[in-house]
Amino acid sequence: MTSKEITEETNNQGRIRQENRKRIMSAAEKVFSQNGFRGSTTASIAEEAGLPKANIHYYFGTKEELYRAVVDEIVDLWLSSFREIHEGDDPATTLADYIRAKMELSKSRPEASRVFANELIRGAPRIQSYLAGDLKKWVEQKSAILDKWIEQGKMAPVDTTRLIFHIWAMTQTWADFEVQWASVLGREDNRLEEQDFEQATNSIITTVLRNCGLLPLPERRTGV
Amino acid sequence: MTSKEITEETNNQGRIRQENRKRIMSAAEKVFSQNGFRGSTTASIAEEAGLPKANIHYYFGTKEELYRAVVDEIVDLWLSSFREIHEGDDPATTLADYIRAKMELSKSRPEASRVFANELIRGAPRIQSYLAGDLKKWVEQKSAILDKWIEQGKMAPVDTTRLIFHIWAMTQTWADFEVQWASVLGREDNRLEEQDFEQATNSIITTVLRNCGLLPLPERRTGV
DNA sequence: GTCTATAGGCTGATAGAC
DNA sequence: GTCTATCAGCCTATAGAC
Repeated sequence: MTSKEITEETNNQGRIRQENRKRIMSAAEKVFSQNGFRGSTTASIAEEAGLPKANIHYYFGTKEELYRAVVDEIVDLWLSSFREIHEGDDPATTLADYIRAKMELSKSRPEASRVFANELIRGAPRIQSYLAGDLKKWVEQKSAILDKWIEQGKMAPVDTTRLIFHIWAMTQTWADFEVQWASVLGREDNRLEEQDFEQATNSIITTVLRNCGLLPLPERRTGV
Repeated sequence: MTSKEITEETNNQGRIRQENRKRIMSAAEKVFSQNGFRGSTTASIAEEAGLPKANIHYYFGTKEELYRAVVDEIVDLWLSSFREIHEGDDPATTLADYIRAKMELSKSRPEASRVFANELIRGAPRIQSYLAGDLKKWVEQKSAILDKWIEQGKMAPVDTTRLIFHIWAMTQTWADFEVQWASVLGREDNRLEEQDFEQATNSIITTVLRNCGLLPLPERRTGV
């Protein structure tokens, strides 16, 4: 952040600028999530934001620049949501809390998740450095801690890297593919309900904890 | 299929038509998977197919019609890949085989998976009837069989509907978000390798079978 | 059936009045 | 800072020669 931007934030002009940028980015996130980068038009973003099209270009210059601002914000959100975990933590509590945090994001920011998913499906041309940089490091650090827990006998031996990947897959699917699950479950308006997220969260936590030997083996019913 | 189409298939003209349609649809699947419907241009599809743009419209009329043909083919592929399961089958074998079949699709037809994912992210405007129809019925039938197995004590009690959803999430993520996993794993060209799919398949099978009480509880190592 | 040329409409971006 | 008017380029789709 430059000193000029800091100065702007402290006066009124800077505040208006910040608010307008935020308003446009919020509209852009919605439109981009539904149509992808190339499929979205600046006109539809302007309409969603309730502003003339020229204002979009006044604040962001190009469509590409606006898109990058939206994606960057999402990447920040993703990274900041990664709760710190430490060697001394309890495995079951830590894993369950992390799954709950990811599901909370899927519920509260589904459009952000879809923008990110869109970018990945297209081969991630704009976030390659994030994937191979910050994200790769994060996975390596966290799986190292999980491996320590396994060494210490605090949880059963599992493939910790795939464990993390599959937690992401199971939690993000409830945002990215909401319409599929809502349709199959027969929900009205093809939207998931509060209880659907709760039930999914419990199912994922149970699956992961059993996988790690942190829940007792479920007993089978007596056969008929 | 009309009788006219059947007649055409039997003569030379019909064969050429079929081959050209297939060639265009294959190119379209690739382009649509990377750019979505609105982001894809008929020009780029024509170039990918090695044909003049006008031929696309000669065979499919409109871009929308071509897209629907591609999506319909994928829906058929998805449904036909759903292996039949019966009440008398062995749970562990059946679940493992199903996961292997889904992973085989993720490996062999990643672009088809991405076209489908794109459609879901956008709210599935064109496959709503499939989701709420054939797919919903399929899930209900299969989860009913899994519930029978639970009743019979052949596997532990689990939320069978979410079990199916999460199997899809874990298997399809390896096609849809390949670039993310390949980047985090540090693979060259951001493409997954044969062994990555094998390792992922094993991880998913282990996770699901442990969840269903079909694998012994993993033993922890002796604590330090 | 194939392909070039082009119509007609939409898109990103900007100029310039206020 | 805001907004209308508009340009230049790209897009889908088609006409019409071969």
